[in-house]
Amino acid sequence: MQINSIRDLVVAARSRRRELGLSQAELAARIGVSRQWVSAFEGGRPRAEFGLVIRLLDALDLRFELLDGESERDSPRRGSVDLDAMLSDYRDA
Amino acid sequence: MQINSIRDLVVAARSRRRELGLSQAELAARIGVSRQWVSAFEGGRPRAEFGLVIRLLDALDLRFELLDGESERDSPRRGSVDLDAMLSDYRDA
DNA sequence: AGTGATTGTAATCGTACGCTGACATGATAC
DNA sequence: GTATCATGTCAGCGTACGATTACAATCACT
Repeated sequence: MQINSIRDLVVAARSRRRELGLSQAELAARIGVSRQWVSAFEGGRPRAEFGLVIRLLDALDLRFELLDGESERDSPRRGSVDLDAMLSDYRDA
Repeated sequence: MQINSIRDLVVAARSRRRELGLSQAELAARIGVSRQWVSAFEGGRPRAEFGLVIRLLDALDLRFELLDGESERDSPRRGSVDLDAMLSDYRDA
């Protein structure tokens, strides 16, 4: 899954936590942050620390891969609806 | 390239910036932060904001991919970042 | 020499982070 | 009914972020 905003990550992390059957408190303990941090993060805190996010991923057994971005940035067919862009705009609004 | 710490990202980002021929000031303008932010980030600021890091990647035409952590370790894939080139560039800097 | 660009740092300041502690809600039990 | 448990949210606090301004060091090029 491509991560273009913190909201993308929030959605993925929350569903992953549920998948693993972890409560916010349990996850917080794994990460080494307060339960409130997890709650705020999943609520979409826009300025969370990068280092803590890395530890969150580790606790959820996820990882970041850094890739070149130019590839399929956009090849929208003429006249078609760009669903990704619409969703992105919706998220950022 | 796998990102397990902010250090990993710092190395990749700095190398990428040079690759694109951007100064810290030019990159900062693209991201919408101060030049000092870029300087501090590349110096390894441990608590940078996640949102700004995302914008940094966008400005450098890089992107995060969120992967399952249990998968295989670093197998070179198409479009991925060349770590060797990156590290040699880092040594030369 | 001198000029300009690039980068690192320092001081100051306003703001938001993340912490602790507490309280309220809604489930899911017993 | 009343215990949990999970989650959201508030207030207070200390701390670090990021912006701004400024200065210094290191290049490159004339």
